[in-house]
Amino acid sequence: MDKSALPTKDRLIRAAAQLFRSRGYHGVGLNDLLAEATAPKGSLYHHFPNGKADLALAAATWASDEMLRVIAASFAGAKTFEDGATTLCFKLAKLFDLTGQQDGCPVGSTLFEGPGNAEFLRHAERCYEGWIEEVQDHANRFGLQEADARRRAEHVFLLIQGGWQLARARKSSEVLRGLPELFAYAPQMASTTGKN
Amino acid sequence: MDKSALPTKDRLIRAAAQLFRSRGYHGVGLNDLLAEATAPKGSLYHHFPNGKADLALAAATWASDEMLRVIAASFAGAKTFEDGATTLCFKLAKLFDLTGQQDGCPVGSTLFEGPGNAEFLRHAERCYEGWIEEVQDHANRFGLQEADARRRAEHVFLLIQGGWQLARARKSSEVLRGLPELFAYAPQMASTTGKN
DNA sequence: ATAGGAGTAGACCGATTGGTCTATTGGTTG
DNA sequence: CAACCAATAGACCAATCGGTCTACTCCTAT
Repeated sequence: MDKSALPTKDRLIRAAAQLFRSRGYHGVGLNDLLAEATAPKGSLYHHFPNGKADLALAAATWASDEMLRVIAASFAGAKTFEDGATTLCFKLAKLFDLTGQQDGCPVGSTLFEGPGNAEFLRHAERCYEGWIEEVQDHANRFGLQEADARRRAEHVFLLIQGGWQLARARKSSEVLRGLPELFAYAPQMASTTGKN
Repeated sequence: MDKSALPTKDRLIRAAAQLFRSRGYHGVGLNDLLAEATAPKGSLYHHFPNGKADLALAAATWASDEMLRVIAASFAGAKTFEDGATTLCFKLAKLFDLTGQQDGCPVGSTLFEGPGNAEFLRHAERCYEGWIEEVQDHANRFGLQEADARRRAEHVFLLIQGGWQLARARKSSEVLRGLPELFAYAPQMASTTGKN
């Protein structure tokens, strides 16, 4: 947590990830950013020649990787796919509470900017696709068919994404904790898995 | 569609709604906004004494009301709750395509700003709650129990919200059109309603 | 006819924006 | 030691930001 112990580049990335998440790309000025990272302007443009945009991409990548780790950790000790997905929801709910209950999706808040920013959009897609694939891999691991696994993974992604948004508006992680009730059943599973 | 025929105040609101949706609150400058609305600065501050913030709230309200109308229209000729919800998804998919495939949620993009903006957050919650209640009313109309209706409505909201976000990243409305497969089944329905 | 107010028009303001540029530091090489 | 270079530091810049202010138009009510 002691950010001052980290190298400047990492401090910049972390500060950017945090600030963009809560105020959006355009809502954060370089001044706020540099103050938060306790770095001078020269360092920013040394490590990120293209300035703010470069930093945003790096921040999104970093945040996305963190999410991948959270997903992995959630499924690590899971007995079933639903078990892992449930743990993921609870982990995210806790994260939501810890970060002040009003931050947005780290990728979305950072990368969804106006038209003409094709690279930002492409990067956002890559990140999201990465999350879905990570979940899908675990679904596979639990024996789900390829197509099934894909659908289930996307389902979980959609609910979490929507749930996070609603949680933000309500300033409450309640919705996130209630998600497991919703993805416990999926169309093709209703007949496949007889129980529960 | 001929915006120049509308009174200035409405032109401002519509321009704001459109621009905020695609670039976010901080991503839009007053200059862009006034140019889009073909209105001078004096008019803005005449109709909205508190400037950009007031305008944003009005724009979100207007966009939210439009969404309520889309929901109502979707359920108007529906035979079942699923039927109406499905129509809603397809209507939104079409809307997503028509608006360039990269706009965000009109309420979220406009109102989710940094901390200290309690009013914006409260307003976002009101809008979202309004959408959910509108869907819930239709669920009730189709005979679902109060608690059931609420849960189903929230479920639809979450999937659409998440689906829209993913659609944006993918620049494709495909996800939105696939949502009906996901909310066709809900936990308590699996046993309550034998048939799907 | 005229007084008054709603609405339009845009010049203007200080603050802040993202970005550039030069100077300097400090560690690692020869 | 000297040379070099990654990294730090912050002064400085034009452009733009959101917002204020005055002037003017035009319609309405008396």
